[in-house]
Amino acid sequence: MEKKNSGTVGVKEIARLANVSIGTVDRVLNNRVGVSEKTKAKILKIIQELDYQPNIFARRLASKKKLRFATLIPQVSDETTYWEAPLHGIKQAANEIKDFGIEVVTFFFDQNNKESFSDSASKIAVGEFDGILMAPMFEEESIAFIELCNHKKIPLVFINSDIPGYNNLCYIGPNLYQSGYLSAHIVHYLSPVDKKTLIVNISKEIDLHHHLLRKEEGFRNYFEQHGSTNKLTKIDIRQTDYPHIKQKLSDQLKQDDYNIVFVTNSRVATVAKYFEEHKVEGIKLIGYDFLEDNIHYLRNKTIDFLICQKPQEQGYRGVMSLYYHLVLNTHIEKEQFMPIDIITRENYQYYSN
Amino acid sequence: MEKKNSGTVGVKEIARLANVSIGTVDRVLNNRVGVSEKTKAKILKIIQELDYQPNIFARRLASKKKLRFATLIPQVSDETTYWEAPLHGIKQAANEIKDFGIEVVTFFFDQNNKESFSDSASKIAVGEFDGILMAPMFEEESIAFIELCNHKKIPLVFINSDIPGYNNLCYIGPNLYQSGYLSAHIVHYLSPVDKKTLIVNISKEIDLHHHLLRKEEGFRNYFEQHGSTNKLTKIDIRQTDYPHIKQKLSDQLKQDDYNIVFVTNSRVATVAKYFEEHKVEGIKLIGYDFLEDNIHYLRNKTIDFLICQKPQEQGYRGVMSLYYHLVLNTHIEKEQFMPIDIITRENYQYYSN
DNA sequence: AATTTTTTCGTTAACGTAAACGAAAAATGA
DNA sequence: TCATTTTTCGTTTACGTTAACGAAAAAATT
Repeated sequence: MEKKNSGTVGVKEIARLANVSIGTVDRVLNNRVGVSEKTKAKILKIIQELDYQPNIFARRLASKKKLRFATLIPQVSDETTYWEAPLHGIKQAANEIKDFGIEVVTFFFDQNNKESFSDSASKIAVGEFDGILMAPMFEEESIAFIELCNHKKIPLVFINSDIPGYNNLCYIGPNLYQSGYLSAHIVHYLSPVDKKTLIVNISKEIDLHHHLLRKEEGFRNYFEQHGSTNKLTKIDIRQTDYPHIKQKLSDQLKQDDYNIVFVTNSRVATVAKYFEEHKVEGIKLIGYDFLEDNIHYLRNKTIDFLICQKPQEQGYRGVMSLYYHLVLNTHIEKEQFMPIDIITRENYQYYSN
Repeated sequence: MEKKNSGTVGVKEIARLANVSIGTVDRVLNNRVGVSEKTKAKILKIIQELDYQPNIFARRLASKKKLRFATLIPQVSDETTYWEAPLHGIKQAANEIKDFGIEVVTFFFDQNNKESFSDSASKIAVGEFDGILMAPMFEEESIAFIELCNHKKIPLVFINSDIPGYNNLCYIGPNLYQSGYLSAHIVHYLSPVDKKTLIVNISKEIDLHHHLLRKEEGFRNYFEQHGSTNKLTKIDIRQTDYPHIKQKLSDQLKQDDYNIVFVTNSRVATVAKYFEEHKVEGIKLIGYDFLEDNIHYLRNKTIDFLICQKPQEQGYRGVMSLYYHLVLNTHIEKEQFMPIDIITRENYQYYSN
């Protein structure tokens, strides 16, 4: 007794109700030109009333439209394998949407070389892409590129770090301040009163330094806000090779009896290596990122906690956001903060990046 | 100069190469009857060589095949809102795959009533479903139903708790032992030596008690394995109403000066309520699950840590597993353990269930 | 050998949308 | 007014697969 049950309202039905042809309906659906305001309004009204949802399969089958996305992230290096994860996420997303006629082309740059960033950026610029995902590590160079894209009206998503005010689609990544703040709370749990904490910053000058500073700020603010009696010391290490780090650590650890060491990035494994070699014990060690080296030291109890922010998902969601925006034109959340995951040797096996 | 570039090999091309009609090709693709071994082999060979991938859009557009999944989980009750999350995940998955011609029908039961479970199960049994997701809380009743399904060759997935040896597709849920073990480690961090910990078990007799016991086992084993000097006490509370719990807690807390209270399930909010009302301070409180009440007490610092195991994702992945198995016939991992997430008041805002 | 049954296969019309093409209608210009 | 341009719209084919229908070929039965 029902009407055509399986809620199959299509262009045909709409056309019938509006007394027009499916061609006209198609025109307003894809808002192309060539239909009078009057009939357009009429059709739109019917579409509204019917809550018409186009059949994505028929649409994809009939359409020969192709989109091309570009991604620009650091290449994986000996220095850090961090960027493997976002790349993996990007590829996963690319694979999922390739059937929808979307091609994803990956570009890379060297984290220690601003020029390599600009080079890749200009390659993308001439590549006629419909959407771009990037890790805007170098502020100046990024902004130049961003403005170019804005001018060409190409949607842009940032992952891993933000340049506030400049992203035009969304930012997907950590809330750095908050993750430092969380680390401080853990530290506080570990040593409620009168303990000595060392903050270790390992990064070359060229790295986006504010990245680490934001974490440190969150970390320090926790202690201030909680009137902690802990004593904070900070050390900056500007070379990333082991001998250098070893020397610096050695000097520093002589100066005081620290209870806790907080490393502001993924280089915590290097500190762990030092601890192991020099049989440093009784110092709790906290750092960042789910990397093979780090997990190794987490397992053998040198590292106590790792903070991790789903790097793979950042890549995945970044690409998918472009897709949602350009194909499905869904609303995209401007700031998508990743969860702040706490990894210990009891739960790392189950962690999904 | 290329051949038809966009790698569009379809049935038509295959048919041409094999000197048959597309109808015949379609028959071997969907391995239907009515094609001789010889031509079948010939076509299969060509399909292999071309690495033919059917166009899922055209397939879906032309096919009128429908599948029906049933889900059977506890209803959300005043007692606990835990099951909202898995249900939400189920609905999310249902929404994603409904365009592929799959209908998901949800059934519920009362956690305190075994009969309600059996009732719903028999409704499902007569409902001609192609796949079933369930939370097998009552062992005996579940097994009866499972055997029925096995006989009918209906794929079955379990979420939240397992009945080892009985699932026929997969189990998706927590590793209970490990999550108890992790909790113990946190406790250990909080109070390295000579502290007193109270384990609180709140659940009616009828609940799947082994659920909680597994956690407790993990918890205790940690302490044993690490030769902890902590003292463990346990209390079982068999009624879930506040007055009763209040009384029990009150009695217990008089007996000793506990440093830490570990609640083995989501009822930790009730304990927190007691703490707040009676101005209990200085006792660290750890419990389970990302529920509104719990978050409330996490925020106001009554609860210190919540362990959470992505209940929503359990529902989501459960349904998707059925889909992957039946539609795409992908390989499905037999045991899919959820991450063990540590939630504090610094990261709960970013937690995604 | 003629007939019937069974097996094997080809043809064709959907599925819902996109988009090219050209016809009709309206607007503009002289 | 008539010719020309512009706007609006209808018709039709195509996308790759499914599946119903029935024809042809092969096998089995008389």
